[in-house]
Amino acid sequence: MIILPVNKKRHNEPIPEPTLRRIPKYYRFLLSEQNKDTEYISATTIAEFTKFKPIQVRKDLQIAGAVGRPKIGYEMKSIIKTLESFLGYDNITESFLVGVGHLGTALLNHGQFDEHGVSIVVAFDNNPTLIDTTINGIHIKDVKKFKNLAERMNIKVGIISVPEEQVQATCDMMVDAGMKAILNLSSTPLVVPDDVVVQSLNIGVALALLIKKLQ
Amino acid sequence: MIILPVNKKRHNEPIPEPTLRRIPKYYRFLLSEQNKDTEYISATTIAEFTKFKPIQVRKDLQIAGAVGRPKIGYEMKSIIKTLESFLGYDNITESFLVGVGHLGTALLNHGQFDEHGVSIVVAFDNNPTLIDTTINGIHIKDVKKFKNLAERMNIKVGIISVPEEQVQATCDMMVDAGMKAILNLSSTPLVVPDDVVVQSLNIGVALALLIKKLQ
DNA sequence: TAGATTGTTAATCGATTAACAATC
DNA sequence: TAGATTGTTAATCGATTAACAATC
Repeated sequence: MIILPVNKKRHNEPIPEPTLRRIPKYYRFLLSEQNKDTEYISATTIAEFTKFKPIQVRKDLQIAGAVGRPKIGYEMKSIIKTLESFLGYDNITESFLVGVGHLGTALLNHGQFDEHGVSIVVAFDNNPTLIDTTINGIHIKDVKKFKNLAERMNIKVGIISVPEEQVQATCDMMVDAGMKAILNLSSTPLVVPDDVVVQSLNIGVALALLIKKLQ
Repeated sequence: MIILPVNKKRHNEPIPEPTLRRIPKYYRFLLSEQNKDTEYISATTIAEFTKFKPIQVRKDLQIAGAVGRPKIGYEMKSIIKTLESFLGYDNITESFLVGVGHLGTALLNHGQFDEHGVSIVVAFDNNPTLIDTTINGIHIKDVKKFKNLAERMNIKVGIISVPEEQVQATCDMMVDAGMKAILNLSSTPLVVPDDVVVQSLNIGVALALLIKKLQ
């Protein structure tokens, strides 16, 4: 019988959504502490700065597979590595972006998604002025070439930053080209087959939530 | 003794976060159905398209204060109005934006936040080329004038779309100018006093979550 | 050793789901 | 009337929190 190492949980049980949303916050905080050469950090400290409760931080860290030492805390370097690998930041997935307007351009210039385990390898647009130019080292190609390239490069992740009225059509095109995960930056709700995962990021909705919290 | 109308819940009990995140999705779907002149819609139908369960939709709608009719469903017009007012989309809050780069420009051009109850009334930057120009009818002013204007116009909501390294400084400036709600579009975690609400919208994190879901 | 912190088990809390009565 | 759907009450499930033992 094979004895599994360290954290079995991670491989079997589903990870609670709330945990999944909190862990990137711990991670960000740890990165910002990293240079202050504190060798160990306690759940209490993490909790204080991220405004969660110590016990919750401990639970979450456990789910992520982090191991600490009583009285000492968690080793800085090791906990960062653990969270990185838990979040998949150490394993880069390639993606395609469609729509090089202001938002698309902002994303291409940002170029720090590598930190989050994703890289935009090619961008697409239908504007002839943009086609065959480059932003931040990323080539912009005719959207007509999307499917062909996606299949050749075996890309499964698409980012949509086109105007609202083209969003669903772009999505359909992506699905047809074999995308299995789509990031939707518009406020149009996407209709996709069941085997395609969608993540929507809607600034308007975020603003509305912010204001609701304010009241 | 005064008898309260319709939905007491809404005024007393806190609204579950998950509910708050689902309701905008129902709302979007309803808008898209609106023109198909269906006069009534059932929770089952909403559930089908938004991929939630009928019972959950009913519960959420109840929390939002919607009232339906057995066998018939919810009246289209009235349910849209109810959700609109629940989400605060019918009551516009004014906000200031700082940072007119590609992302900021995208936000100013988007200009559909009104739908979500927020309007950007003035934008700020420190780039002399941009100052005193206009995007989509919104004036861009010197960021030095932020505090003064914020106080005069009694603005409490700020949107940060500056480069990562200026994010915390911008945030501090906003807090000093009296902002009580801040939308952070960077991946830098903000440090704010307890009475300031922050909503972070991080595209990198969203991408990472998407990919985690994919696996 | 005493104090602090992790890790674990149990208790609590809240959200989701199920069951069913009320109603059109 | 029969069937469908809401609204409500109860049961279940899962996440958060508390308590405490283990450990450095």
